[in-house]
Amino acid sequence: MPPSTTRDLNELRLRSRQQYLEKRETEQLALLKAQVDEEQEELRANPNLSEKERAEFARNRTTLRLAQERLNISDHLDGYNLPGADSVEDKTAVLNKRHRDDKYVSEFQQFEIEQTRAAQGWTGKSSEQVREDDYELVFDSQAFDWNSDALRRIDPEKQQLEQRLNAAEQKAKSIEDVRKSLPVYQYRDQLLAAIEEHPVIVLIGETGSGKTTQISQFCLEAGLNRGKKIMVTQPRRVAAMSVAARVAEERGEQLGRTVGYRVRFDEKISTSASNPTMLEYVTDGLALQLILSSPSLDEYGILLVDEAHERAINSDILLAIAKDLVKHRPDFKVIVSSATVNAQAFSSYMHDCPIFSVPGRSFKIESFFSSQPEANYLSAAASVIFQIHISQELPGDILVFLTGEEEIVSLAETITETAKKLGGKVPEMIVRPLYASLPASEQQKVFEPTPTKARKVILATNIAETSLTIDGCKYVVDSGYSKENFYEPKTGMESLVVTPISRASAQQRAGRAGRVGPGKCFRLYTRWSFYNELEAEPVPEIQRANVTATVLKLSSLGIRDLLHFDWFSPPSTSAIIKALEDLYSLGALNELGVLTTIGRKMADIPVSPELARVILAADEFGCVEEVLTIVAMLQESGSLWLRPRDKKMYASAAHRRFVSTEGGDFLTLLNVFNAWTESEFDLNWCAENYLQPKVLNRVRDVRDQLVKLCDRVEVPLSSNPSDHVKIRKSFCRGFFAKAARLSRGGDSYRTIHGSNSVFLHPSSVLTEVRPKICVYYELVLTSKEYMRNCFPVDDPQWLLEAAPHAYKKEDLEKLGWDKKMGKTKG
DNA sequence: GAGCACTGC
Repeated sequence: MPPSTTRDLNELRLRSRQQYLEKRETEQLALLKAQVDEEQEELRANPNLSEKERAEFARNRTTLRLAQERLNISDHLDGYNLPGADSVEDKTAVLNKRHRDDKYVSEFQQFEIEQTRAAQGWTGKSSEQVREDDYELVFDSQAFDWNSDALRRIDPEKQQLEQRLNAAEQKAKSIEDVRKSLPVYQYRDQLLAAIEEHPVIVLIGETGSGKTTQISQFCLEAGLNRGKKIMVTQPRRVAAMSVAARVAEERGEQLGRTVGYRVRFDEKISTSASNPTMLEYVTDGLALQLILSSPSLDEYGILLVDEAHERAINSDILLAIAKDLVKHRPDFKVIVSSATVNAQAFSSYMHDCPIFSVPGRSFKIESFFSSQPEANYLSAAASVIFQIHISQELPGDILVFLTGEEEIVSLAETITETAKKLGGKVPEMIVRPLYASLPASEQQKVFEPTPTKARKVILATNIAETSLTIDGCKYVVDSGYSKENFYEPKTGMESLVVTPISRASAQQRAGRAGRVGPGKCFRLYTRWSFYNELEAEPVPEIQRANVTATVLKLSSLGIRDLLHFDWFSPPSTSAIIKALEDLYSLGALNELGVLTTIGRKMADIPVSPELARVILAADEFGCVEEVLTIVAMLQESGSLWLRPRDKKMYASAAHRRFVSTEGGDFLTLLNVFNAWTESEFDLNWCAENYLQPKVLNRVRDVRDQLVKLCDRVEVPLSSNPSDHVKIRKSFCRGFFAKAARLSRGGDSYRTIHGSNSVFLHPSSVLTEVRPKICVYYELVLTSKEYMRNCFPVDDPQWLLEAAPHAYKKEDLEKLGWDKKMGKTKG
């Protein structure tokens, strides 16, 4: 739990109350009004009220006021404080004025002056201190007119020549021009000299600087790689593939010759001796796996870690390894590429290497803040959306950042209704939700072009922050929150908490308004909160996530003292110790903390250490095929089940066909996969059964890969589809520590280790059966502590057999196990 | 009674 628990809880309490209001407005409003009246009475009558109570009462009053105003939303009574606007009438006037204002239009040209200034600034920042100016500058000074003639550097002679060239050559030429027009091009020679001189450099450049596509090409063209390959890592598959394609095109080559990519399940590279791929775009996860088998990366001369500012575990670990590698390989070059202004931390970590700054080329984005804190950002968002819709010219879509599916669906309903009420008085509004668990076909609708007389409003989670880019958004509305995953090593519980975003994320979100032209960002929080309450950067993933797999990977590289490992941002000591303990009890490390044969094999299998251990154990039980399917399904099961709101009953009925109460969710997943296989991977079958074909296809890919890997870790395939007990016993070998027993009341469970109170997830097939003991795949804290994906343990002896070192006989006897009770099932 | 986002030879 983050330290600010009490504040968060208050926050959550307040907000959950407000969401409730959204749903049953009238009824709840009456109740709240009664409560507030009562509290006001109490406030008058009782002088001894505590500060806390007074604050609580005040909050309720505010809630009531906002809720009442919310009802009048079509009158646009509350909402944004725009500069120079005190009343509603003023606001509308200001909003209308803004896009007619001469000054506003001229800002378009104003960039050029500023750009000239920015282009001369080839500076390394030396201060970590946050100054307001830094943030204002991110957009203001580097804003750029994409179509500016100044940038194109049109040479009349060259232009004439171009006209005589044929179509293909013209294309090649224009690509060359575009390359030369990129801000990074002006620094080509200086950059190359610096890379030549220093083993490591940090490169900062905002969106549109061309760093991702150009730097690696510069190195290749200049021969800095000295005959070795260049590896560029990307955090996402699509990025690795599309950037590689783009670079190949710029070079007028086919993808997979000199330039190629490697991602899981797919690669386009040439290994021919005469013309091998020299420039490889690779996902950072795959890069790590490559290092496991070739720790000194001998084939590579240059490693470019892109998007390092995102601070994903994989890129953090890559930096740690690269940092060490340059000490042993004088011919090895590392370039750390980041979008943040705050590059000093990267430089200090990477042997105080020099920092390069390349100006970006995004459009001007104006940011507005709330004048006072919004008690309910959903109603504030609705209000702002309509203010924009009514006052701002078309075209210009709106992108709204919210925290999750539930919020998105409820706001979509609210604004669709309000738009209907407004009818013909305003232009048509097309509302599109966007979140990861939304079926692909629905997600695709976000990209449909907006009709000329309409406005698209996209309600998105932070999927739209980095993963998906939607062009045509001129306005961003930022709630200031997102859901973040925190892992608590002591209990092994993950929690998905609504957390305030960081300033860096806020800038990233705002930037989404300036992809095709100047834009505006409306922040549903105050300027003061932005500078004083938001953290500068998000907490690095490695400090939020389960690090067991990472510790295993590092151990497999021969790194022994992980507590004193040179982490970029160290995980907590307790997190590292817990990971080491878990790896020891899984048999991956011995008493001295040294990798065992089993551990070596586990590191080679790209699944969590527990699942890897299960695969190895399945060999002894003779059910490898079944276990591989379940392992692949468990990893992907999150978005497997489709439950459209209007067809919930049908979906549930369809899903019930696969249920195995004896084998729990694990065997249910096996049934789904086998049935899909029998249907010959039929799309219609997926639709009929309300399952995501995208997920099942991925499961098949993962499973196929695991089958191949089994050969390498010397696990022969075996199958025993009818013996569910053996399958479950295999899983006990990896998940013995994740067991819970039914409480006396029969309502909740208690974990056997730690005795924490936990509940079966409502989606579990075991909710009706409630076995005495069950093993769970994961523990998540959402509205309750839920065990997600469970299977029953018929006899506690299974746990003792699976981990004699982790359980004592007495412990299990203490469970009060009664053989007779154990046999009563379902 | 209910799920942010990525990734893996």
